[in-house]
Amino acid sequence: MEITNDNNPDFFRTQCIVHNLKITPQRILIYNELTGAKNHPTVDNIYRSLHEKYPNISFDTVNRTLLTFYDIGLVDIIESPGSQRRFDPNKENHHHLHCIKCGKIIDFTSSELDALSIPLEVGKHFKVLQKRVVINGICEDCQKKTAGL
Amino acid sequence: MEITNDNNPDFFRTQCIVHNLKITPQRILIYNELTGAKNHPTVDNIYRSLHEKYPNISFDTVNRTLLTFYDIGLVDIIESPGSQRRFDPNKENHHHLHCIKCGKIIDFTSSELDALSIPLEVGKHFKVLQKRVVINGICEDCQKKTAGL
DNA sequence: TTGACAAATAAGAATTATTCCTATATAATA
DNA sequence: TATTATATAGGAATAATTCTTATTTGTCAA
Repeated sequence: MEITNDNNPDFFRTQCIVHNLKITPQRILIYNELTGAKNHPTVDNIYRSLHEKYPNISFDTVNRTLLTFYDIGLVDIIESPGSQRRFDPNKENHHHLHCIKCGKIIDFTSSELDALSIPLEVGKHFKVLQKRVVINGICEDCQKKTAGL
Repeated sequence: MEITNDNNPDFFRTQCIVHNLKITPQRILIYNELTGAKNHPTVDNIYRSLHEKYPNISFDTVNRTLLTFYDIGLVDIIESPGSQRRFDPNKENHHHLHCIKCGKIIDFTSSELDALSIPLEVGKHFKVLQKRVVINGICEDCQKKTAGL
């Protein structure tokens, strides 16, 4: 049976235990904040939201914790033309559109793309945890803006 | 006829002209350095290589120029868990394996993946310039390292 | 070919982002 | 509940990126 995030409220706890991570209040807060977030938040985004409610939490803890989550495959770090890291809870399959003009990153889903098969040769040498299609291009808004030129 | 980089030594010049960019010696150097580079260089990588041969070139020029190239779709900025931006000349189709343990990014090719079709709905709203499959996981070396635990 | 001008550059300063340091606190375990 | 390895807060340090300004240079039109 495959373990998934869905329908498993203890998914986070299980992952911590499996990876020998202590279940701290900070980690729970950060995990919840991230999974509740839209739009691929930066460390600072997560830190600010949490800091409003819990003024004692430190930036370093948020940063370190997010990197730890990445290390154990709990969240994703996404392609980011901006200068800040952006995180993505990888709970559901989705793909990314990247506007090279405004930097926007748009999620989209496609069962067809979800089903794409990884070349056998890759699977032999690399343990695949997650796969995604990343598309670079120009979003609708930016196309309209340049249309006048 | 589709314009491609291959078999067209004036590709770079053409792109500059199309986008109203002046063809400066610095831009030529940076473009050549990037397209000749392996392994997804950072700004600093490119700057250092060039600075050895041309001590007058400035870091800012390298950085600004690479971002300009990205703006016009001439190069790619890739998914990078590290804290530095990493660039990739997008001249040929290829896909990425990302080791979440050591941060390595490995290129691989697959004509099957090159041929994947973008959902119609996406194409309607987004001008697709480039597409790529990004796979997160654990590389062979890192698998061996953890095997002993 | 030259002159005018918009655009690009170098250099370094400023800002922003990330990571490190260390004393204290806390979760997990026996 | 005592122990211990791990995690945290806070701030300092470092690293990465962007901005500012004076100067230079490519391009275009005469």
